[in-house]
Amino acid sequence: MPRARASSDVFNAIGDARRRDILAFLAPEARPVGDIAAALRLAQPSVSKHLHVLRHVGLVHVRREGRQMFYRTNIEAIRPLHEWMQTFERFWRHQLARVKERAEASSQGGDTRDSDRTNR
Amino acid sequence: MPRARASSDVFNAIGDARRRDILAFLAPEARPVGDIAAALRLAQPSVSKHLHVLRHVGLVHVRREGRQMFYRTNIEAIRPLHEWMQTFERFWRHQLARVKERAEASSQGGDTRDSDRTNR
DNA sequence: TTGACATATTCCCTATTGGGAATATGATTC
DNA sequence: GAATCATATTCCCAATAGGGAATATGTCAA
Repeated sequence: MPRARASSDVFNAIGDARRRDILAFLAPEARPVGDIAAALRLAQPSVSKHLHVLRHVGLVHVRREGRQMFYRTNIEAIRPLHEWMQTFERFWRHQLARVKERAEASSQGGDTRDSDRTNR
Repeated sequence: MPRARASSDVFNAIGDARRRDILAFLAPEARPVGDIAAALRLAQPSVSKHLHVLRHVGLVHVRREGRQMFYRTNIEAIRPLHEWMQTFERFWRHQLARVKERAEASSQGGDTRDSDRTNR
């Protein structure tokens, strides 16, 4: 079986960096397609295709105004992602606590060496 | 240009549902590959391939113990995702507030009709 | 060393991607 | 109606993904 479609769910839809850019751009207020293309320096067909994917998973809403289509990010749709991340909250805190401990311990010695991935 | 590789970053790596299952399974404690395959009912080669992707983006750590390889979720690595989501926090709250308002308003009327989202 | 066990890698396969260019649909104005 | 602006869709293309099956690598036990 090939990879899941980008438009299959939110997890796959946000895999593309351009789509994340678009979501950020459309978060504050609705914008027409042309504005997105201009702001992000993308070709119009490309933007339309990305919007198609985003709309399919509910990450954007559309509203027509004359010949323009105003898109707007629908934050509510990232809830599955938010909830998925929350399942890790406990472990997240544990690890953060350990990182903090080591940081404080090493600040005593003055050695600022970081990023050894070895744990345990 | 084709789609970005699954192993290119965290955003793409978590696109696969099986990999998310694996991450959840490995969050509490390290486990050998065989355990993962058995618990999630996946073929061993499949698990190894998924682990390869996860390790490449830093989402898991490995430790050898005899002939077994113990994998463990590295929550720290989802930080980029966490930070990306935080950029939407403001708007998230705005929308939540609106949703709440409407919920309270409609609870007066008593109609409990909810919208069906298209998530999985 | 040989054999059994645990994991990793390779090969074959089909579906999907996202970009560019061209074209189609839709809406507005003259 | 015709011309024009805004957006959507289609076609062509190279590059994966991920499953299954087979095989390779690595480690321990006798």
